[in-house]
Amino acid sequence: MADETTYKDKKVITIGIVSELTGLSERQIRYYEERKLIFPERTPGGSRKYSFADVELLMEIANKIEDGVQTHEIRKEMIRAQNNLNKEVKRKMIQGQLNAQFGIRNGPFSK
Amino acid sequence: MADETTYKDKKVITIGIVSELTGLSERQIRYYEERKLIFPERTPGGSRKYSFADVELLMEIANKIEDGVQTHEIRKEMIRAQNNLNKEVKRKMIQGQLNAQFGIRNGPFSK
DNA sequence: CGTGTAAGGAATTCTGACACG
DNA sequence: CGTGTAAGGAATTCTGACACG
Repeated sequence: MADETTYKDKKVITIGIVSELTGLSERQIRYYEERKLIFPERTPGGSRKYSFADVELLMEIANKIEDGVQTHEIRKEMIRAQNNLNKEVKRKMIQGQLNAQFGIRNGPFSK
Repeated sequence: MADETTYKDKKVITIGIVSELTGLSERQIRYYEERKLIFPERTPGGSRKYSFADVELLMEIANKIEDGVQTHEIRKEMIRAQNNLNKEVKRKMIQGQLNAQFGIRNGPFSK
Protein backbone atom coordinates (compact mmCIF):
# COMPACT_ATOMS: atom_id res chain seq x y z
CA MET A 1 0.00 0.00 0.00
CA ALA A 2 2.61 2.53 1.05
CA ASP A 3 4.87 1.97 -1.93
CA GLU A 4 8.26 3.32 -0.95
CA THR A 5 9.58 2.97 -4.47
CA THR A 6 7.35 5.70 -5.78
CA TYR A 7 9.01 8.46 -7.70
CA LYS A 8 5.87 10.51 -8.01
CA ASP A 9 6.61 12.80 -5.10
CA LYS A 10 10.32 13.38 -5.47
CA LYS A 11 11.03 16.98 -6.43
CA VAL A 12 13.60 16.65 -9.16
CA ILE A 13 12.23 18.36 -12.26
CA THR A 14 13.29 21.88 -13.23
CA ILE A 15 10.83 24.47 -14.48
CA GLY A 16 11.82 24.23 -18.12
CA ILE A 17 10.98 20.53 -18.24
CA VAL A 18 7.78 21.11 -16.30
CA SER A 19 6.84 23.74 -18.84
CA GLU A 20 7.32 21.20 -21.62
CA LEU A 21 5.41 18.47 -19.80
CA THR A 22 2.44 20.66 -18.96
CA GLY A 23 2.38 23.03 -21.89
CA LEU A 24 2.27 25.94 -19.45
CA SER A 25 4.63 28.89 -19.65
CA GLU A 26 7.21 29.35 -16.92
CA ARG A 27 5.44 32.59 -16.09
CA GLN A 28 2.21 30.71 -15.43
CA ILE A 29 3.93 28.08 -13.30
CA ARG A 30 5.64 30.71 -11.16
CA TYR A 31 2.42 32.64 -10.82
CA TYR A 32 0.54 29.62 -9.49
CA GLU A 33 3.24 29.29 -6.89
CA GLU A 34 2.80 32.94 -5.95
CA ARG A 35 -0.87 32.16 -5.46
CA LYS A 36 0.03 29.22 -3.21
CA LEU A 37 -1.27 26.50 -5.46
CA ILE A 38 2.01 24.73 -5.91
CA PHE A 39 5.09 24.35 -3.71
CA PRO A 40 8.33 23.46 -5.46
CA GLU A 41 11.54 22.88 -3.57
CA ARG A 42 14.73 24.74 -4.39
CA THR A 43 18.27 23.86 -5.29
CA PRO A 44 20.99 25.54 -3.21
CA GLY A 45 21.29 28.01 -6.08
CA GLY A 46 17.59 28.86 -6.00
CA SER A 47 16.21 26.92 -8.98
CA ARG A 48 12.78 25.40 -8.52
CA LYS A 49 12.34 21.63 -8.39
CA TYR A 50 9.01 19.90 -9.03
CA SER A 51 7.68 16.36 -8.70
CA PHE A 52 5.53 14.38 -11.14
CA ALA A 53 2.69 14.91 -8.69
CA ASP A 54 3.26 18.64 -9.09
CA VAL A 55 3.13 18.26 -12.85
CA GLU A 56 -0.25 16.53 -12.58
CA LEU A 57 -1.52 19.12 -10.17
CA LEU A 58 -0.47 21.88 -12.53
CA MET A 59 -2.48 20.32 -15.32
CA GLU A 60 -5.54 20.17 -13.11
CA ILE A 61 -5.02 23.80 -12.17
CA ALA A 62 -4.69 24.73 -15.82
CA ASN A 63 -8.00 23.03 -16.57
CA LYS A 64 -9.78 24.96 -13.87
CA ILE A 65 -8.28 28.25 -14.96
CA GLU A 66 -9.53 27.53 -18.46
CA ASP A 67 -12.97 26.98 -16.99
CA GLY A 68 -12.81 30.45 -15.54
CA VAL A 69 -12.13 29.42 -11.95
CA GLN A 70 -9.98 31.96 -10.14
CA THR A 71 -6.79 30.98 -8.36
CA HIS A 72 -8.31 31.98 -5.05
CA GLU A 73 -11.18 29.56 -5.56
CA ILE A 74 -8.84 26.80 -6.61
CA ARG A 75 -6.83 27.36 -3.48
CA LYS A 76 -9.92 27.07 -1.31
CA GLU A 77 -10.89 23.84 -3.06
CA MET A 78 -7.45 22.42 -2.45
CA ILE A 79 -7.51 23.33 1.24
CA ARG A 80 -10.92 21.73 1.58
CA ALA A 81 -9.73 18.54 -0.11
CA GLN A 82 -6.66 18.48 2.10
CA ASN A 83 -8.77 18.85 5.25
CA ASN A 84 -10.98 15.97 4.22
CA LEU A 85 -7.92 13.85 3.61
CA ASN A 86 -6.53 14.71 7.02
CA LYS A 87 -9.80 13.80 8.66
CA GLU A 88 -9.84 10.49 6.83
CA VAL A 89 -6.30 9.67 7.87
CA LYS A 90 -6.99 10.62 11.49
CA ARG A 91 -10.12 8.44 11.51
CA LYS A 92 -8.15 5.49 10.19
CA MET A 93 -5.38 5.95 12.69
CA ILE A 94 -7.85 6.00 15.58
CA GLN A 95 -9.53 2.89 14.24
CA GLY A 96 -6.13 1.28 13.98
CA GLN A 97 -5.49 2.05 17.64
CA LEU A 98 -8.79 0.52 18.61
CA ASN A 99 -8.15 -2.59 16.58
CA ALA A 100 -4.75 -2.96 18.15
CA GLN A 101 -6.20 -2.70 21.64
CA PHE A 102 -9.41 -4.61 21.33
CA GLY A 103 -8.72 -6.88 18.39
CA ILE A 104 -10.10 -6.82 14.91
CA ARG A 105 -13.77 -7.65 14.55
CA ASN A 106 -16.37 -7.01 11.92
CA GLY A 107 -18.85 -4.82 13.71
CA PRO A 108 -20.48 -1.79 12.13
CA PHE A 109 -17.58 0.49 13.15
CA SER A 110 -14.69 -1.68 12.13
CA LYS A 111 -14.64 -0.62 8.49
CA MET B 1 1.24 -5.36 -15.52
CA ALA B 2 2.33 -2.76 -18.06
CA ASP B 3 1.71 0.18 -15.75
CA GLU B 4 1.33 3.21 -17.98
CA THR B 5 1.40 5.59 -15.05
CA THR B 6 5.01 4.85 -14.29
CA TYR B 7 7.34 7.78 -14.04
CA LYS B 8 10.41 5.69 -13.69
CA ASP B 9 11.43 5.91 -17.32
CA LYS B 10 10.61 9.50 -18.18
CA LYS B 11 13.77 11.47 -18.83
CA VAL B 12 13.21 14.67 -16.93
CA ILE B 13 16.06 15.08 -14.44
CA THR B 14 19.01 17.34 -15.15
CA ILE B 15 22.56 16.34 -14.36
CA GLY B 16 22.92 18.51 -11.27
CA ILE B 17 19.99 16.78 -9.58
CA VAL B 18 21.23 13.37 -10.70
CA SER B 19 24.56 14.21 -9.15
CA GLU B 20 22.85 14.96 -5.84
CA LEU B 21 20.70 11.85 -5.99
CA THR B 22 23.55 9.50 -6.78
CA GLY B 23 26.44 11.20 -5.03
CA LEU B 24 28.42 10.99 -8.25
CA SER B 25 30.20 13.97 -9.78
CA GLU B 26 28.92 15.38 -13.05
CA ARG B 27 32.25 14.39 -14.52
CA GLN B 28 31.65 10.77 -13.59
CA ILE B 29 28.13 10.78 -14.96
CA ARG B 30 29.25 12.23 -18.28
CA TYR B 31 32.11 9.76 -18.46
CA TYR B 32 29.80 6.78 -18.04
CA GLU B 33 27.81 8.14 -20.94
CA GLU B 34 30.97 8.40 -23.00
CA ARG B 35 31.56 4.74 -22.20
CA LYS B 36 28.01 3.90 -23.38
CA LEU B 37 26.70 2.82 -20.01
CA ILE B 38 23.97 5.42 -19.81
CA PHE B 39 21.90 7.23 -22.42
CA PRO B 40 20.32 10.52 -21.38
CA GLU B 41 18.08 12.50 -23.68
CA ARG B 42 18.73 16.15 -24.47
CA THR B 43 16.83 19.38 -24.26
CA PRO B 44 16.72 21.48 -27.43
CA GLY B 45 19.54 23.49 -25.87
CA GLY B 46 21.69 20.42 -25.30
CA SER B 47 21.27 19.76 -21.59
CA ARG B 48 21.13 16.12 -20.53
CA LYS B 49 17.92 14.64 -19.14
CA TYR B 50 17.83 11.44 -17.06
CA SER B 51 15.11 9.15 -15.69
CA PHE B 52 14.80 7.62 -12.24
CA ALA B 53 15.74 4.34 -13.89
CA ASP B 54 18.92 6.02 -15.05
CA VAL B 55 19.60 7.19 -11.51
CA GLU B 56 19.29 3.62 -10.25
CA LEU B 57 21.46 2.29 -13.02
CA LEU B 58 24.11 4.88 -12.21
CA MET B 59 24.22 3.70 -8.63
CA GLU B 60 24.67 0.12 -9.76
CA ILE B 61 27.46 1.23 -12.07
CA ALA B 62 29.09 3.13 -9.23
CA ASN B 63 29.06 0.00 -7.09
CA LYS B 64 30.74 -2.05 -9.74
CA ILE B 65 33.36 0.60 -10.36
CA GLU B 66 34.09 0.58 -6.66
CA ASP B 67 34.56 -3.16 -6.89
CA GLY B 68 37.20 -2.57 -9.51
CA VAL B 69 35.11 -3.60 -12.50
CA GLN B 70 36.07 -1.65 -15.63
CA THR B 71 33.53 0.24 -17.68
CA HIS B 72 34.16 -2.05 -20.61
CA GLU B 73 33.24 -5.09 -18.50
CA ILE B 74 30.17 -3.38 -17.14
CA ARG B 75 29.09 -2.60 -20.67
CA LYS B 76 29.46 -6.23 -21.71
CA GLU B 77 27.42 -7.34 -18.70
CA MET B 78 24.68 -4.90 -19.61
CA ILE B 79 24.57 -6.05 -23.19
CA ARG B 80 24.35 -9.66 -22.05
CA ALA B 81 21.51 -8.86 -19.67
CA GLN B 82 19.71 -6.99 -22.43
CA ASN B 83 20.05 -9.90 -24.82
CA ASN B 84 18.62 -12.29 -22.28
CA LEU B 85 15.72 -9.96 -21.73
CA ASN B 86 15.07 -9.75 -25.46
CA LYS B 87 15.08 -13.51 -25.76
CA GLU B 88 12.65 -13.79 -22.89
CA VAL B 89 10.29 -11.27 -24.45
CA LYS B 90 10.46 -12.97 -27.82
CA ARG B 91 9.73 -16.35 -26.23
CA LYS B 92 6.70 -14.94 -24.48
CA MET B 93 5.40 -13.29 -27.62
CA ILE B 94 5.67 -16.52 -29.56
CA GLN B 95 3.89 -18.40 -26.80
CA GLY B 96 1.21 -15.72 -26.86
CA GLN B 97 0.73 -16.30 -30.58
CA LEU B 98 0.40 -20.02 -30.03
CA ASN B 99 -2.11 -19.55 -27.24
CA ALA B 100 -4.14 -17.20 -29.41
CA GLN B 101 -4.23 -19.73 -32.26
CA PHE B 102 -4.64 -22.99 -30.44
CA GLY B 103 -6.22 -21.90 -27.20
CA ILE B 104 -4.77 -21.74 -23.73
CA ARG B 105 -4.03 -25.08 -22.09
CA ASN B 106 -1.78 -26.18 -19.28
CA GLY B 107 0.63 -28.41 -21.05
CA PRO B 108 4.38 -28.47 -20.37
CA PHE B 109 5.02 -25.66 -22.89
CA SER B 110 2.24 -23.30 -21.96
CA LYS B 111 4.09 -21.69 -19.08
C1' DC C 1 -6.79 38.69 -12.55
C1' DG C 2 -3.74 36.18 -15.23
C1' DT C 3 -0.09 36.44 -18.42
C1' DG C 4 3.48 38.31 -21.73
C1' DT C 5 7.82 40.54 -22.05
C1' DA C 6 12.39 43.01 -21.76
C1' DA C 7 16.26 43.52 -18.27
C1' DG C 8 20.18 42.27 -15.72
C1' DG C 9 22.29 38.95 -13.16
C1' DA C 10 23.31 34.48 -11.19
C1' DA C 11 23.29 29.47 -11.42
C1' DT C 12 23.58 25.53 -14.51
C1' DT C 13 25.37 22.91 -18.13
C1' DC C 14 28.29 22.01 -22.19
C1' DT C 15 32.60 20.68 -24.66
C1' DG C 16 37.50 19.87 -25.28
C1' DA C 17 41.77 19.69 -23.01
C1' DC C 18 45.48 19.07 -19.60
C1' DA C 19 46.83 16.39 -15.57
C1' DC C 20 47.71 12.19 -12.90
C1' DG C 21 48.74 7.57 -13.30
C1' DC D 1 41.41 3.92 -16.83
C1' DG D 2 38.72 6.91 -14.26
C1' DT D 3 38.37 11.40 -12.45
C1' DG D 4 39.52 16.31 -11.09
C1' DT D 5 39.93 20.89 -12.76
C1' DA D 6 40.26 25.53 -15.10
C1' DA D 7 38.34 27.83 -19.40
C1' DG D 8 35.12 30.00 -22.23
C1' DG D 9 30.69 30.01 -23.84
C1' DA D 10 25.83 28.95 -24.22
C1' DA D 11 21.44 27.64 -22.15
C1' DT D 12 18.62 27.96 -18.02
C1' DT D 13 16.55 30.15 -14.27
C1' DC D 14 15.67 34.00 -11.07
C1' DT D 15 13.48 38.37 -9.48
C1' DG D 16 11.04 42.71 -9.86
C1' DA D 17 8.67 45.62 -12.91
C1' DC D 18 5.82 47.50 -16.66
C1' DA D 19 1.89 46.47 -19.59
C1' DC D 20 -2.86 45.13 -20.64
C1' DG D 21 -7.25 44.96 -18.84
